[in-house]
Amino acid sequence: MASAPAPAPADLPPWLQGLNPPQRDAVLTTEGPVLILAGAGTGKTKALTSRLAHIVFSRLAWPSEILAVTFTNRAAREMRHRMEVLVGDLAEGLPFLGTFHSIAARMLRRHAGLVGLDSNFTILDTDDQLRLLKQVVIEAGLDERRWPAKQLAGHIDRWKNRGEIPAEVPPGEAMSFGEGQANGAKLYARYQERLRALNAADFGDLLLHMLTIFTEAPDVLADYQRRFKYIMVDEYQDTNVAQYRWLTLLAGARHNIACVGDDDQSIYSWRGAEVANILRFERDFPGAKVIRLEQNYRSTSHILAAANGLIAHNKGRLGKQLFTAGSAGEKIAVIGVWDGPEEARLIGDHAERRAREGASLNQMAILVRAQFQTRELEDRFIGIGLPYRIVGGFRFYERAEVRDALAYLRLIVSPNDALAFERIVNVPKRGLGDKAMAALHAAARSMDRPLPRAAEAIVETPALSPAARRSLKTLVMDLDRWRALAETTPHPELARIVLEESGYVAMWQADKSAEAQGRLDNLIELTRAMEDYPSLTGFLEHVSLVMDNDASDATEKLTIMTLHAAKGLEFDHVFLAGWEEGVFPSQRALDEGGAKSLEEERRLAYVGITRARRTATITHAANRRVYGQWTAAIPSRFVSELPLDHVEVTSTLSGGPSLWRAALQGEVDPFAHVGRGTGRGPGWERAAGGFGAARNTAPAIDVKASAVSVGLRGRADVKLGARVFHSKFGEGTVIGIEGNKLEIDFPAAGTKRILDSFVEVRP
DNA sequence: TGTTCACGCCTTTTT
DNA sequence: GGCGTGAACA
Repeated sequence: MASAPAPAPADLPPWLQGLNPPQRDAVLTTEGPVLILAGAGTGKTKALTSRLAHIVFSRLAWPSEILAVTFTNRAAREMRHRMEVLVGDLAEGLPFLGTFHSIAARMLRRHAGLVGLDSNFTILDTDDQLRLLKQVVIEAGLDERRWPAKQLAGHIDRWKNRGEIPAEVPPGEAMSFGEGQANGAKLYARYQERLRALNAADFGDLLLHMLTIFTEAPDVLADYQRRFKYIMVDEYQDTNVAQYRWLTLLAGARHNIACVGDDDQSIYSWRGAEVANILRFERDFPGAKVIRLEQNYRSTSHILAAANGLIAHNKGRLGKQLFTAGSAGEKIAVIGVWDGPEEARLIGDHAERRAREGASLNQMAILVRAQFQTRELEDRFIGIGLPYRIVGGFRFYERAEVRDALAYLRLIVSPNDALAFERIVNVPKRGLGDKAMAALHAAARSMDRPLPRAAEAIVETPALSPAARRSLKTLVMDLDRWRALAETTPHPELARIVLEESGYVAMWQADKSAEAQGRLDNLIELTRAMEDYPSLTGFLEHVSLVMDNDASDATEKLTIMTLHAAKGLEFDHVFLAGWEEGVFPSQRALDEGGAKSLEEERRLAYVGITRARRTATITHAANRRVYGQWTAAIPSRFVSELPLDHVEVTSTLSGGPSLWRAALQGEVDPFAHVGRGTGRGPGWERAAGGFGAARNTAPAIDVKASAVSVGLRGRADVKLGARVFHSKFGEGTVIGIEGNKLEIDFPAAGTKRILDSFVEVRP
């Protein structure tokens, strides 16, 4: 195919127009395994979509015979949209274009019986998962303060990401949570049993169960292998082990798999992603064709060169050298400011200036490392009336009122949904508190019925107080009535009726707090969103898997989002805020992950810079408030790793701390300094809770190794027996150390406490 | 059963 | 600095 003479551009179908030779190669190579190594801004999504269009249009396969997987719903949506533009109705459906999770969920519904679930199983979100795990931890007789459910959730997540069922958990890891027989693996097994009993699956299960099914029911696997003539994967560097196994099993003997990825943009290892998957592609699929896309069409050459120079500090890369034929543009601006509010002010000013010069706010973005950074920006933009949108963060479908409403609806669709029932049984207050719930749980156990079913039965017995019985009976009857109503009423209308009749709306109307009105608005928005779906079941399925609702509106807005959320996007003007040691790279990455996670942070920086088409502005503040404490900061090491030729460094500081300025200019090594904070007089060194960087004093930077985390900036060396001071308990002695936590005896206060902050240590 | 208050935790990143 | 949780109290 590649050897065919290239037709004149006018004869080319739309999906082959405007492609450079490697891109065209990627589109036209339709047989055998293909790995497309594509750098940032090289048009990899374009190449992949064009390939899809080519296959469909050339009738190499029907749309239903193509599996096209993305990580985010946004990417799937985009690809579908582009397909519609390219091949119109031919792209209709593409039933297997979606995220890993959504496709796995659809498959699992079909074969749920093979893993002991009904096809209408509920998909738990993080919140449900956590509540269930908490129950499991408590039932196992563990102290949930010492063994937080959240931590167990983390372990289980990791195991599921690796495709490990409880029996496959490595013994060493099993013991890293819990004690004796109540260890991590045992609790994991118990949790899986509970899920099955509840007819529920969590996110990780969607893939894990499919792996189990593929292994135990080879005919099911063979069926899918026959069906999928082509498999395409976007962002392959982000696949975790479970996803990788799922893909390789499906690719089966055909090996007709095309993966697009960029090892330099691998930023999800914390979610179980293994860059190794992309590195071993050629071994997994012998004869694989590797196509490199290296021409960047997005950014100016200054921006690209700066990004290239930064990422070159990483070792263990597949190595690409991106180039552009574009103009030089402006150098990357690096601006140092005094503190967080000033940073927000500066970015706001710059954005407004660009807007006055004719740039669209829609084409500007502020990219931050962590959500907490958005707050100061928001404060400022509200103040000056600059329209902005925050992507991510508190998600619509995770808001309490939305989840409550959804629980009511779930209960109508699935009368056995115990978790939904528990959530709303006393919301609004119905006088069904702990005592009533304990009785209900006991009844459910003895009757061996799901909680909501037990509730139906218990209202006829004397197990509850008369008041509670009446109240519960009303709820049970209401639910029955709503279920009947669901047969005849359009679902958005049904939702409105349910929220009204249950007293839920009234509850918020009676609430005088500031956010009550917002919550009511959210409920209205929820019922409105339901109109976009054909049925209640369809809507609920959508909600559990598609957690983003990009409310698109017409007004131009500046976007604020995390670097992670920005992957795959591009903007004319990008502001990269908070480039300070401890913020970016994050303290956690520095403390825990060693060189490996520092490299991931650097890739994140690379992703950030390469989002920019025309200008990139990096800012860093000398002082930042963390947990309400002022903390001194030095510029991120990534700043100094940018090649000087492509960077313009300025500082708005005039009388700032001399060490900080010197560090910024590279005259001193800030890490060589051990700081003194605003401790409690002579002899006391501030060891935790931040250094309280008072103006006109040198910032305190203590990077000595060891036990106690000191705010966001460093650590202090604490040993057993160390004398400490606590603002409330007075003087004390360290009698135990575990990780970042100190056990401290405060004789004066007559108490022992486990603390990890707000302690001062005498060196 | 509901309300208040104090403590401690939080700030990575997401399907 | 803000929020959720859990213990103590009404």
